[in-house]
Amino acid sequence: MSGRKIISFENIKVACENCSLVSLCLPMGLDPDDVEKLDEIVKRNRPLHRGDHLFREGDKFHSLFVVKAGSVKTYAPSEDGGEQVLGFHLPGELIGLDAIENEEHHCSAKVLETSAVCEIPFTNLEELSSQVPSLQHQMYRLLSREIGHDEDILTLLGKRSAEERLAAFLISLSERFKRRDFSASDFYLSMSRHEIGNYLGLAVETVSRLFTRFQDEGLLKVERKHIQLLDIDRLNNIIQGEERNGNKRQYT
Amino acid sequence: MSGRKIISFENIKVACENCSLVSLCLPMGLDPDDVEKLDEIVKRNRPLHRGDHLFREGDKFHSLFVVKAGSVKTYAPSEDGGEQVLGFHLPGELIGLDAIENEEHHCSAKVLETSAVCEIPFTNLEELSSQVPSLQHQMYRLLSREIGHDEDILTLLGKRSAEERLAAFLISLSERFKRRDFSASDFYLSMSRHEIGNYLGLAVETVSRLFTRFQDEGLLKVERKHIQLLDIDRLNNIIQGEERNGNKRQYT
DNA sequence: CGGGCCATTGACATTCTTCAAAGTTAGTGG
DNA sequence: CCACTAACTTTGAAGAATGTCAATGGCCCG
Repeated sequence: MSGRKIISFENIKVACENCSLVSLCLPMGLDPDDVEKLDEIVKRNRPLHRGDHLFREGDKFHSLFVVKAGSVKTYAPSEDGGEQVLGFHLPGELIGLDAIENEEHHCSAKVLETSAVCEIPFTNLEELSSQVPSLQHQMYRLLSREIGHDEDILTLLGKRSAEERLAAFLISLSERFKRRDFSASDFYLSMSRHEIGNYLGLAVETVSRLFTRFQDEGLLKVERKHIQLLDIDRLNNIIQGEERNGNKRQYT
Repeated sequence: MSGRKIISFENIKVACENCSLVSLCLPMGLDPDDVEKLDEIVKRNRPLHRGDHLFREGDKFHSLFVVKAGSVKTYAPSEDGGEQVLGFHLPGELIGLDAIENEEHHCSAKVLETSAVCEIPFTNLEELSSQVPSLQHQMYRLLSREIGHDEDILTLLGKRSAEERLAAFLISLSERFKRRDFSASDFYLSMSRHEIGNYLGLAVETVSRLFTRFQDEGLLKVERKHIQLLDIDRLNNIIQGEERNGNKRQYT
């Protein structure tokens, strides 16, 4: 009980073993004893607020971060002040994996709404993982998952239709919320239309128009950041390129 | 000397320690002793030919592969017979990292030209890596690099201009050839225009037109698969969005 | 030598971006 | 608590970039 964290109002620190994200996060598949060891190296910082940075591109890499509550976006800033949004991260998702290679952050991470984050010093994690094979395995899995996830996005951006992209984006959010026991069909977007467009490679105006079009077609109800998916099946059809324009997907 | 591989004409097996790719591949940063241990688990298969598959999406995952010579493309097949090209892999590059998570291949890998490939059974690699911290570290770095690389491509596809995409593609190839001591300005494309277009999210015709346009503008010389880059600086300018249309990159 | 795939080119269609403007919302400071 | 500004969102109209269709020629491989 030595390394146990204190619980306070300002800063509710839930040990990994009690965290609702345990099945999504690093401890997955670990023995209780090993979870405890992991727990001891995890730092739980106080809440972050909209606009705060976890890190910026070029910062020295020290820790991985796990979203505990709220949401975070990662993005690659470009010289001219622009940026490319790389991802939106929900509770249970790891951030900073791309920084391991050069011990330097490859992108920036900014908090989209009031959020809680766990910090895992990588040196400690690496050391622990060489002592705990199941943790090493879980690390490999998580890194691999991230690669697979990025490839999924590549496939998404390869599809050209703007409708397909937005539909896929919404379904992705929906499924991720669902796994976290949030509603799969009723949620709030923590990112702006601008950020959605940037992420999907579309102009803001296109995103906005699509939302109203989807609404007109009864696919969803949108009121600013509040989204209600009304016909998830049909959204899935759109992703497949089945709906509309008589499925034209070749690219053999 | 027990596990040493035999050298034959049909199948030139170079031990890791003698491989020219040592600085790009897994052994990077390892002690000679550890390289030897790694060497013992690496399988070196006989040459593969154009069209051969290393694995297909859905195959059970056993091994990672490293391109030793030649080139390989990875792609995600879609139900309707189409596909999304995920990457082109040159000597020294690892393939299959996205399969670790579910022990099942997440994409397919097809050989583009006569190639040589090393196969690394993952179970052995994982076991060895938990005994050799520097190998574990190198594994983390490689996985992390792959994530960073995928993010770079996302950024690339976020740029909308077709010119920027093709220029970035050519520069990427050029730099990768360079690191392998091939010419950075004179090389052959092992992939078809179709595959390039698919990878970049462009129609074949657009790719073809861009090649001729680039040639007309003196940026390069193209003759079927043979490419000679004549003005790498200007290609880099195009990537930055500096050249042409008075740099219009906002997406703040 | 033949067939099929690959590449190129032209003409046309369409989607999406760009530009412009107005309405909304949220946050700030008085 | 209210006024005010800045940022965000929406909508319309026009234009541009890229995709689609179609046809031809060339190359590679069997």
